[in-house]
Amino acid sequence: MAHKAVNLKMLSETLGLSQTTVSRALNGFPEVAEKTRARVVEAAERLNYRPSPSAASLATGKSRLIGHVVSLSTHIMINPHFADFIAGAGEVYAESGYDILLRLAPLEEQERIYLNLAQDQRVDGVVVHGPLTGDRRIGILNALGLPFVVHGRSDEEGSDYAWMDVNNRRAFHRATEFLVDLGHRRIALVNGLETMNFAERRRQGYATALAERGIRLDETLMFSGDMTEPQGYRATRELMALQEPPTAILVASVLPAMGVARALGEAGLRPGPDMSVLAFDDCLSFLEPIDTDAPRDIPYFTAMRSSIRDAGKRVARMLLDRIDDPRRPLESELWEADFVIGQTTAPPSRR
Amino acid sequence: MAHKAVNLKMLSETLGLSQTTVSRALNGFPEVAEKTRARVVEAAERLNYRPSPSAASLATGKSRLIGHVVSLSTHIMINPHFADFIAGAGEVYAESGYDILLRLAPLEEQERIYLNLAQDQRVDGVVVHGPLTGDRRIGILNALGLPFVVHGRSDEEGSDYAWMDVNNRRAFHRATEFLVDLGHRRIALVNGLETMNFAERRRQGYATALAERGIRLDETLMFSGDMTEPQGYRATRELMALQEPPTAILVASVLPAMGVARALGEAGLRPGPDMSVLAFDDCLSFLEPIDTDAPRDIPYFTAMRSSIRDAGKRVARMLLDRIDDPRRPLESELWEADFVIGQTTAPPSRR
DNA sequence: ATCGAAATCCAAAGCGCTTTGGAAACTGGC
DNA sequence: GCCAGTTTCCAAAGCGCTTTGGATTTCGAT
Repeated sequence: MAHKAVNLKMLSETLGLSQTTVSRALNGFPEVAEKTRARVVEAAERLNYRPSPSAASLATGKSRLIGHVVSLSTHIMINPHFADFIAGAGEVYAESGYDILLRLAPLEEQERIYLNLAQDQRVDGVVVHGPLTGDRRIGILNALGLPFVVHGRSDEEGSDYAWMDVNNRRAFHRATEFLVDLGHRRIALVNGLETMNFAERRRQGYATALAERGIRLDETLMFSGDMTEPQGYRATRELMALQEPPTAILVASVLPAMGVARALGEAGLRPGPDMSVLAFDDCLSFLEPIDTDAPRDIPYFTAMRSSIRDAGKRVARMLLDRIDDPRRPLESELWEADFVIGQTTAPPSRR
Repeated sequence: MAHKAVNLKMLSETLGLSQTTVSRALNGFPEVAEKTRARVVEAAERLNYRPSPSAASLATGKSRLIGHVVSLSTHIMINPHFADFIAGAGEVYAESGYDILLRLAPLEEQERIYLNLAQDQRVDGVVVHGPLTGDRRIGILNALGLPFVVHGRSDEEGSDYAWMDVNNRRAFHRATEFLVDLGHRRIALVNGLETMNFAERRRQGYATALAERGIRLDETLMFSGDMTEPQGYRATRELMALQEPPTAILVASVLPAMGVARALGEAGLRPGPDMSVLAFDDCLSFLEPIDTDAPRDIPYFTAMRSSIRDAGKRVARMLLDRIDDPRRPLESELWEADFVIGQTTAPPSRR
C-alpha cells in the first residue's frame, strides 16, 4: 500500500512525460499515440494512481454527483418507495462512475437548495421526486440550467421538462372498470396525498371510469393521505362502519392495502370473497419473495403493477444522457402498468 | 440573480481586503477584528457569495460528505429499514452542513470501495451498515484511518471500533421469557439472515432463554432469511403444517410479522387468541400512523421496539464527533428495546 | 516618548487537475 | 532534400480556496 497517494505530477515524472500528455492519455483524448497511452495506463495501474475528484471537479466544474433532494418531514413521510427507486437509479449511476448526493429537506426548502447546489456546482444534475401539480421546483431548475429529470409529472404550464411516469390515470381507469365489470357499484378509493400529482391523476381515472358507467361519485368512499399501513386500516374501519359499505376498495399502494387486509381480517371478512381489494403495486422489494427460483406464488393482491426500481433505472439513464448532452431534445416516457389478477378480487357478495 | 457566481477574489476586492482576511473572517478565525468580520459577513451575504465546495475540498482535504455504502444485490435486498435510518442520519448531517454520498454496491466490493473513497478523500467518514460477524470492512477502515461508526456490531477480534447497537440478545431473551411465562412451550423464531451479526445475537437470546427454562431447541421451528413480508407468510404456512405446530411466533421485524398475520388470517386463525405473535419493531415510518395528534391506537403487535430513525440520528452524531476529533476515545452505545404489549399475544389456546 | 506584545492584515505558495496555445518531431509527395 | 501537413507532446495558466510566514499597526505599560 503506497504511503502517500501518487498524483499526476509524480506519475508524469516517472513516465518522463508531461502532465498534459498523461492526463490526455488517461482521459482518452485522440491526440496521444496509442503506444504512449498504453504505457501511461500501465504505469497508472501499477502505481495505483487515482485522480483526485475535488481537483478534477475544480478544474472541470463537474462533480460526478447526482443530487437527490427528498423530504421527510413528519407530514410527508419518507416513503419506502424511495429506497427501491434509489436502488434502481444507483445501479445505473455506479456503472457510469457517478455517485448519489442525498440531501434531506422539507419541500419548502428545496427550491433554495437546488439554487445552491447549482451555484456551488456540487452536482451535475438532479432528480425531482414527488412532483406536485404546478410544482415550482421545475421552473427554478429550468431557470438554473441544471440538468434534471422528473419522476412523475407536474402539469406545469409553459415550462417543458424531461419526465418519466407511469400512466396512473389509465391504470386506475382500468382498475375501476374491472371492478364495475365484476358487478361492483360501490367502490372505495384509498388514495395517496392528492397534493401529489400522481394521486390526482389516479383519482381522475377512478372518477371518469365511474362517470362513464353512470355511477355517482360518493365522497364518503374516498380517502386521501400518506400511503401507510395504518392509513389503509383506518380507512377500512371507517368504510365498514358506513350504513352502506362498499363492496370493493381501490388502494394506492400495497402498503395501505395490507392495512385494509388487516382491518378486514379483524372483522372476520376475507379479501376477495367478502370484499374486493385492488392495489397499485410498486413491486417493493420487501414485499416480494426474494428467492426467485422458488415456484412463484399466485400473487396475493390483484394489482396494477409497475416496478419502481425499474423506474429508478430509467430516470437515472435519462438524466445521465441529459448531462452528457444538455441540449438534446427533452424526452419523456409514459409506462403502462401491468394488470395482474390475484386472489383479492371477486364479484360482490350479496348479503 | 448574479450572472456569474462571485468568488473569494471578487469579494475581497470589493471589500478592499485580502483573500486571507476574508477567508478567515468567514471561517471564524480569531485573528480578525470583530468589526471587520461583520463587514465581511454582510458583504458576503449581500453579494450572495458561496465558497466553492470543490475548491475548499481541494485545499483542505475535507469533502463534507459522509459515505454510506449499501448493498442491494438481489440476495441482500435493500431493506426498508435503510430509508428510515438515513432519514434520521440525514437530519443530523443537514444541521451540520454535511451531505450523504450514497453508493450502492454488493458486499464483496465494499472493501475496495472504502479504500478508494479514502484515497480519493471523497468522504470525511463512513457509516458501516449491516455488519457481519467478523466483518472485514472494519479492519480495512481502521487501517485506512478513515473515521467510521458501525451501526450494529461485528465481534471483530482485536480491532476496536465505534458502534451503536440495540441489545438484540437481551430483547429476544426477554421476549422469549415473556412467552414462556404466558405458558408457551413451542415457540417459533422467524429470524433475519443469520450471517448478519444482529440476527445471530437474536437467536442466542432466544436459545438461552429457552435453555434456562428447560425447553429444548427445535430446529423445525427456526427460520432465517431476508426480512420480507413473504418470508413471514411462508414460514407460518410451514409451521402450521407441522404435526405439532407452535403456539407462538417470534418475528425479527414487523414486515415478516405482517406476512405471519396474513397466513394466519387465511387459515382462519387470529393473531393473539389463536397464535401469539411477537415482533421486533423498528418503528418504520410507513407502518406508523402519521397523524400524531389522533388518539393513538393500542399497538397491534406486541413488540420489542426501538426506533431505527433515532439510531440513525445517534450514529450520525457519533460520526460527526469523530470527524471533528479523530483521536477521541472510541465510543459505543447499547440501547435497550422497549417492550410494548399489543394485541397479538395471549396464553396458548388449548385445543 | 518608547518598547515589546498583541492585534490585524497580507502576499504568495500550494492543493491536483484540465486545457490553451504552441513547439518539436514525424510523415509523405514532389 | 524540402516543405506543408499531421502527430505527438509540452509549458504554463488557470480553477477557487486555505494557510504559512511575515509585515504592519495598535496599544498598554514603562
